[in-house]
Amino acid sequence: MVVNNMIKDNVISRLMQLGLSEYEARAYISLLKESPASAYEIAKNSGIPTSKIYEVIKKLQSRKMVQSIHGDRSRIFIPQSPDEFASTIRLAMEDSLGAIKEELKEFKTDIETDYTWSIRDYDGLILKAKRIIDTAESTILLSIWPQEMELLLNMLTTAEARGVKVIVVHYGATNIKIGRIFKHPVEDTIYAQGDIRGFAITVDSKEALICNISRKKIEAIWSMNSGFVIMVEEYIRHDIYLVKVITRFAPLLKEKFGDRYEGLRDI
Amino acid sequence: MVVNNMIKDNVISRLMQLGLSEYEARAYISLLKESPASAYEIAKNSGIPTSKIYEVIKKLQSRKMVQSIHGDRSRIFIPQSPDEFASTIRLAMEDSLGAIKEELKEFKTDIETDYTWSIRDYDGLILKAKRIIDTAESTILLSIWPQEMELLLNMLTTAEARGVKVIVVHYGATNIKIGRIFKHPVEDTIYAQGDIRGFAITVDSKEALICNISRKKIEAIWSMNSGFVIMVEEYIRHDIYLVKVITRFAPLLKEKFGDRYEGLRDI
DNA sequence: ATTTGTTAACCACTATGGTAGTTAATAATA
DNA sequence: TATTATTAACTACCATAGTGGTTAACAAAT
Repeated sequence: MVVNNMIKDNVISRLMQLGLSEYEARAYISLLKESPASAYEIAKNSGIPTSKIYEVIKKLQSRKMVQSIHGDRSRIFIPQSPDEFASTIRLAMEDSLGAIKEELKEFKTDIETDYTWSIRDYDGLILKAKRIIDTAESTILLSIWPQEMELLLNMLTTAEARGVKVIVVHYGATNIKIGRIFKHPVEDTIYAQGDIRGFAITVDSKEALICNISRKKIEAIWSMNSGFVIMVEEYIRHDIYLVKVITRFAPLLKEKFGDRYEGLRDI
Repeated sequence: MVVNNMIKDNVISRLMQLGLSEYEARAYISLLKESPASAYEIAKNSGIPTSKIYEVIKKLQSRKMVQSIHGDRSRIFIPQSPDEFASTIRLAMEDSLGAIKEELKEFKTDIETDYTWSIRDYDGLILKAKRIIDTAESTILLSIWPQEMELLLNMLTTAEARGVKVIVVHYGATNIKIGRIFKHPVEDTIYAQGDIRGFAITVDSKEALICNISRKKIEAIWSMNSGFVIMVEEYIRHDIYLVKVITRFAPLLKEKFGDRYEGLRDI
């Protein structure tokens, strides 16, 4: 979807995501701001050409988002309340999704366990991570840096509230409180110098997602392949172990391996 | 939305509702049925022109619904699992809806309390009823005939499971078990003869929806206007009262008012 | 030679955004 | 009173993009 030069109002683009055209979204919002209003008024304070307003309103009516009532000299319109709108959409969506899930059950082979998926854009990575967290049932193992933590914290919190065990290796200091969190003293390790950071997550020993994030490019891999999952799990546990070792024996290690513990890479 | 002569596969039209084009939906389903598959194969067993399959797949890839891997002679493709797909969509949807609700909060005046909405199609009526039931918090009062009961029973059951008190006046016999159900002995009253039936619902003393349904046309009214709501509530309670009276004093009434109790209309 | 795999070009239809122009009723003004 | 403006309501037309659908061309594999 090409975004026109103009930066579109956030609300409007959101509504467009839900299937409205831009004019429809603008007309609806205009009505929310001021109602009841005649078609002409809506056109004026929404910036929609007066010539277009009637078909736009017709569409909105057919979507049950506005309703006409009889004004003095002409028809005037009132909007469905946003709550009502949201509820209706959600209902329809849940309906569709439920039905689809049901109908696609027969095809649900074990496609996903055999392959790995690669993801090459940051948004895709975050979306995938969210989905994984969202469907977690018992345990989440996570190795993460602050940048990603910020984006996923909400999801993690709700997962934990759901009763999911959350175990986190967090790179760098933080005062976030979630599950069992191990703070990795980044500044003391070799990772501090590079401009790439890692990201890894596994849930329920069933699926795993790992990624190296740099400014230039990202390359994430997701899979349900059990070997892969076990590997990632081990990797994170290893990280936890490392944190424990470093924090516990820091002085001693410094003495033995130097200031940056390069030797630890091989543990 | 005009439905083409051809009756489209249910699954496909569902997927289309979620924003896929027909070709995209067909290609995806084909992949679920058999994967991995080359573009050519997908085209063949989905009925999509081979000349179109590549752009279609490209779109699906950009939607993260299929992924290409390197096969022996050419690229082959695997689908995202339906579960994964459903979860991702749901997540995105909830995201959008949440954001919209938030952003539209400022506009949320008391639009809806002042007006009445009229609904003239059966689907719209049922949708509205579902939405109302879905958002009920404490009490549902319902006057209903079997036809509509069938369509709304699921919603009512989940509402009740949520802790909502459900009180129903059901016209005609039934063995449905839900909340407090009062079975209206239709056959004994004046209603039995007409070909129109009523429908009324109120929830939480906040909103109400009433309708007269005949074969020719329907005209439903919904409102949050408190006067209207109270009126509908009273109407339903009156109905309950009527049921109690009829069932308790049937013989006596029959004697006094004749076989069809015409006199009761005025109670 | 036929199947498989890939790309390009074209047509038709529809939805959408965008511009003009028409008609009628008021309101302002000469 | 007649004549401009302005407001309001609505129709018509055009360009573009997405989609479904067809034909052609061409390379590689069996």
